[in-house]
Amino acid sequence: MGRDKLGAATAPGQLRPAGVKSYQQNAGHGMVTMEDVARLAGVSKMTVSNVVNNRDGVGDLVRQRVLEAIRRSGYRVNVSARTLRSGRTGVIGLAVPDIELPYFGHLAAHVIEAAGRQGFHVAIEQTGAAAAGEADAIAHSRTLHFDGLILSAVELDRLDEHPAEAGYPLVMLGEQDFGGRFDHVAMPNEEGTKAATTHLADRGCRRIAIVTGRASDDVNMVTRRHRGYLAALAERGIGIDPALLFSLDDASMEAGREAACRLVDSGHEIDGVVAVTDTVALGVLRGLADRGLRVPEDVRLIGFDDIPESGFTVPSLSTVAPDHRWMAERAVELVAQRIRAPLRPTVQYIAPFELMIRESTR
Amino acid sequence: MGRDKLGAATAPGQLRPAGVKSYQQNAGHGMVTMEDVARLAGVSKMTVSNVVNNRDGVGDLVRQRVLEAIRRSGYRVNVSARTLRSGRTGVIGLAVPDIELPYFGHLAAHVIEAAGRQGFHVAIEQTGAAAAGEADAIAHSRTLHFDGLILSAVELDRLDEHPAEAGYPLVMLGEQDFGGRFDHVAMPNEEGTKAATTHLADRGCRRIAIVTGRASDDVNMVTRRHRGYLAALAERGIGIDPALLFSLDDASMEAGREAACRLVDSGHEIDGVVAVTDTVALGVLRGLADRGLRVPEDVRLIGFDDIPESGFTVPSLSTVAPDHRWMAERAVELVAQRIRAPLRPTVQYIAPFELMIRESTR
DNA sequence: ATCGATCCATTTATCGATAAAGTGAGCCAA
DNA sequence: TTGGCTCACTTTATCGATAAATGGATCGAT
Repeated sequence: MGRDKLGAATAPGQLRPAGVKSYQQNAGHGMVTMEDVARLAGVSKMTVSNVVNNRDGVGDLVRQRVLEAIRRSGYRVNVSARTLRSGRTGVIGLAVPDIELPYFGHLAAHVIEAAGRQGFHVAIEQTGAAAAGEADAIAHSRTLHFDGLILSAVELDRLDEHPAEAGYPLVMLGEQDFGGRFDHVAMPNEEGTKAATTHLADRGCRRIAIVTGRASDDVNMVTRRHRGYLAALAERGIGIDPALLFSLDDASMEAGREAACRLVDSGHEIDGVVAVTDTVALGVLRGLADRGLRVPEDVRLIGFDDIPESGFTVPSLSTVAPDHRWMAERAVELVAQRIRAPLRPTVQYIAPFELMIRESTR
Repeated sequence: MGRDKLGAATAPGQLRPAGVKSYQQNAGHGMVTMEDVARLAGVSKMTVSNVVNNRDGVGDLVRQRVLEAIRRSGYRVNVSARTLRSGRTGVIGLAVPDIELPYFGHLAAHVIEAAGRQGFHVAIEQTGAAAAGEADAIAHSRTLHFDGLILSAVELDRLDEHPAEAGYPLVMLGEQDFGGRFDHVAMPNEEGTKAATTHLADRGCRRIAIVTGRASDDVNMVTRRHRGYLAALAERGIGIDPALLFSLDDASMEAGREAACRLVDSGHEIDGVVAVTDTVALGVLRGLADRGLRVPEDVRLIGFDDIPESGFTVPSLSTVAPDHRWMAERAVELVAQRIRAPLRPTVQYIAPFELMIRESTR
């Protein structure tokens, strides 16, 4: 320590007698650069870089001097420059169909938090629940140089047709299943729906309707939830009435409301409804009220997701509660791992869940 | 056209007989660069840049050739490099207290859409409704080189103490008022709350409670909404009972529920409640149900924001509906303008609103 | 024929950071 | 004493794009 290799002209806090030119070079946007910090601390900018990135090979004394210079100058790294040189952005993309839907807002909050703990920022893309939007999100994420992408895919079923994804850290979150080709944190779609349906049956329901989204192929959320429903009915020896299977164009409150109205208007007797998501269940709840049916006295209702609103409706909504925090943490963990080790074999998780029994199935 | 200035060696689609070196230089991360496109099209990379950025000074024939080369090579601009050189990122930051709250999710969706139309991406920061978080968001946005920031500030009342903001394109959205020092798209806090309270009075309510957030200073949302409430009561000749003024620690559903319970338990007679936000109103609705009071028969209830859920509760919620789309569009427009012209005088907007009369005040 | 204006495209010099290679002083074993 | 090793920094050569300056035709006007 205490080398005196550095002459007086480069002592800490002094400006090196550099030519005018080196001042004018970075007159840029009035930003403080590493060069400035280096000059202030009397070291090279590479040393500043080493301190900023917490690499070793920097002596304690010099490190302190640099930190002090950073503090005094108000220096902030220029992320673009870092990215350009290192190829890393520190940003993870999160692509969701619609941030406005409570479930995705909820999920996003957890992802942002988990990513923050790992030192990543999160940029949100809205895909509009269309396959095209989801493919776009992948393309965008490369354009913007996200280090990786968490894709909450709903529609995108032929990802192999989009060459953009090759070798890119991509984690599927939620619904879709791609046969093990990607890291995937899945919802307990089948298991959860089965548990929900079984719960209704155990409460005495015998005419249980299910309100799902459009069934587009055999691997997606809708079909899996369907399967859980059918399995539960079979197990309880309840017959299947096709008139009680309802599908929606989108998973919105409005669609749920309309479905409930049509269900009641159709004249079929029902005493229980399994809704594909809580958002839809909120609509169903409203639709049943529109038709003068009481929940749970006339019809029992159960949802899926456990969005915050579900605990506050009147009556409060029973639901399948996947551990969203757990899902977000696993997803972030998986992208982070894959960014570091692109060739690790893919991992499939299914989120744990519990049934939240509230007033709508009392 | 049809210049033959370009020799055979640089004809379109041909590779220039460049040394091996120039291939190895950008072996980087397997990305296609402008250099590659330029070589393919037989032009300089500056020309490619001009085409990509739609600048003029490029002939039609060459432009076509470059576009074709871009298409064939699958080129995408490297945003980091562009940013480093030009100082622009094309990203606007949106800082909100909590993306999970429906109101902010709703708003974010509109901002993302409006920004997209102006060619900007949006990155979301969560501030946790704390002044520190909001100041952090400003600092972050500079670190990440957002071109500008839309800040939905709740707590940050002394922005002048944070030097970070000087000369930075910053637009306040929603609650706070900074005396004209920033561009500001404000909620119609006072006007809206006054209209809501008047509406309750006109429905016959005489014991109208208000449930607000914590009143921290005299310019923020809470106090403005308070003022609107008081003004309405005065105008209708209704006395003010301090026992009917309730304040919450945060604007959550849970807080609303507790407030409603305490309000009822306190034994004071009430026949109307003005809630500071719809989210709080959802909680109040639930709290009143907990205590066996019917809405609107026993107590009428009105909220503020018109979040999507409000139309689907039982009973559905009357509310003040500011035009969120309008707000998002103005906010994006203002940042965009300020990015282009940093010194333009500040602009203050107050959003238009309407009363949505639903079942909770029938 | 000469000059300037106009196009179109190319060259040059960076933007701010980092990977990788280089330097030199001190230290230890042979 | 000398070669080999560490340490603790410094130098060098980029990453991919763009602003600004430069080059060289072509054309109309004087």
